[in-house]
Amino acid sequence: MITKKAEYAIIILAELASHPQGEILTSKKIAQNRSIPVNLVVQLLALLKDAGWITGTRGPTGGIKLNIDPSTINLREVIENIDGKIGITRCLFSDTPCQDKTHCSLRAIWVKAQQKMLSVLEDVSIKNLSEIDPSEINRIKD
Amino acid sequence: MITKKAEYAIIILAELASHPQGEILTSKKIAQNRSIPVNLVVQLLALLKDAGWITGTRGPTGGIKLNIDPSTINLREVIENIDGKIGITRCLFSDTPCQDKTHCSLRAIWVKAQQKMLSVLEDVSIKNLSEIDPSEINRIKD
DNA sequence: TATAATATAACCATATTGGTTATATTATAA
DNA sequence: TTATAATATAACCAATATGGTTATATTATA
Repeated sequence: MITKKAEYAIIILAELASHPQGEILTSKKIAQNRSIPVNLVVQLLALLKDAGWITGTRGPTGGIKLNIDPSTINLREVIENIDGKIGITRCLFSDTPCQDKTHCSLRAIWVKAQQKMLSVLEDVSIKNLSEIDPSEINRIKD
Repeated sequence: MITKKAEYAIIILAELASHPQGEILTSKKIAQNRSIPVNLVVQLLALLKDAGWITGTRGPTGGIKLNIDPSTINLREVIENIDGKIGITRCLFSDTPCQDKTHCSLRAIWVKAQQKMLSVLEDVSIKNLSEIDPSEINRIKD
């Protein structure tokens, strides 16, 4: 399952992207605006920083700033950055080849189902998300 | 995540479907043929029975027999029978409405991504699976 | 009547998840 | 120069889910 932490990370990036480019936000403010536990925000920001997506400056007047164009980050990337490799089934994490025919066919179906899912997530960027309006949701590629 | 138990259940049904119609198999035999712990097979058979998909007869010469046409059971049904409701995100399990705009848009994306995934699983029946050859996997609807 | 089978329920170790706590480091403003 | 407000890092923890085991009852045939 895609974890809540991954979801939070997406929301955090969307929050940053929803402000004028280069604007600095404190973790506390992000947490307040999006109702996420501050400690979790801090924890997640560390990972987003490692990915090179944000920059933090310390001290008073410090804060977090988006480091790259939010239209170049898609949801799949963010999820994988937080949760690691995505797999809808345990089978998709193992490298050992399948034993029997049916089982092996099943794996191919898992792969296909997962690809369909990931394709949707890849088609949505953080910028998309920060702009999208719930009433417009049908515009998402079908 | 789709659990290993759900995967096992699918494999068990495919094993039953791969034998001549109405043929009886023992749980032990199923477990042996598919390398699944016997106790797990027994546990899962109970759920498949509740779903009405199989019938068990007790005593020596007893065993398990497919109760319905395997072309009418799809993978999504089996998974939901074992794991319960499917959700790629915690968000999709909650009924409470979203608080903020971005978060709510996100939910719509989860829904869409999951629908794509489920659509693949719905398009594969137990019969399909028991017949399919790994080398033919590309025939799966694209 | 022994036995081979299904049926049912309780249990358990391990891993994951969502979140907390604690502490260190930095840089500004007074 | 020093208090303070911010990021940075790491360890920890309770609750739940997962994959599997154990134990016991029930049934029907040989």
